[in-house]
Amino acid sequence: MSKMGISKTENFSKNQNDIALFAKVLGHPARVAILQHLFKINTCVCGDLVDVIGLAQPTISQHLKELKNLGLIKGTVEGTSVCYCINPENWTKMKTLLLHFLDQEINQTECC
Amino acid sequence: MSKMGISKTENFSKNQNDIALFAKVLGHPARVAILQHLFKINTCVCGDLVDVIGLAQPTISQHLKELKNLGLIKGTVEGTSVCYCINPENWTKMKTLLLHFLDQEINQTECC
DNA sequence: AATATTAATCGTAATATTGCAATGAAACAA
DNA sequence: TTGTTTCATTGCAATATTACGATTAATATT
Repeated sequence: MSKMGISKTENFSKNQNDIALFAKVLGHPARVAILQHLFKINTCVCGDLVDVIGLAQPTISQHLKELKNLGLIKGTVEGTSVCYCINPENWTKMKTLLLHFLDQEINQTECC
Repeated sequence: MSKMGISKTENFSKNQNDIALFAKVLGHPARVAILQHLFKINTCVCGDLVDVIGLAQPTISQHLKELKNLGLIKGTVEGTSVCYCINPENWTKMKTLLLHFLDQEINQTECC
């Protein structure tokens, strides 16, 4: 019956859930590092990342899957390897969403 | 001996870990909603939030604690209630860090 | 065909997160 | 002092996340 441990997403707006989803996927240093590496070299295969990041191949593969599920990266098969890169459209979407959230006006009148 | 389930933060740079830490705390819609509410009304007590967010008081209190631990909000006791508000300095720090990450140049040359 | 390479998937272990009921602590009100 | 209000803390249950060894699937190479 109980659903503890689950986020009560139904309590929140689509905007709030979207922000949280994108933030969540950025909430692990390995995924941050993967994205930075993809930006840096602009084309990539999983094997490179295993060397660069220093985690086991299944772990990297799992992180890549999460990034792919949110649409931040896309991968195309090239022989036995897969070429991953940033998905510009969705990256821009995320950027817009997060920038808008981060740019909220801080009211400087006395508070606490 | 094993430490599975733990992020291997030692594999990553301070920058990458910091980005991940801030993103992680934004990675829950309740915390996003709390921050948005604080921006909106600029001064707040926990009780308000319980009504606004629709989660139990201990749950809200826990989310507030995480936001406080990262320095994004600060709270001052006022009688029996606590006044929480945005911590402008750290919010700006986070904003700078995340903006820089989000603003990476997308190389539009053919990739995959 | 047989072998090698690459990455995904499966299975499992360990830790983290989310949520709330119950309780506690501190200040206020009567 | 005795209650009341407000928020923090504790304890616990359920789910999620992280990580990796073993295996699988698909393509290349020999």
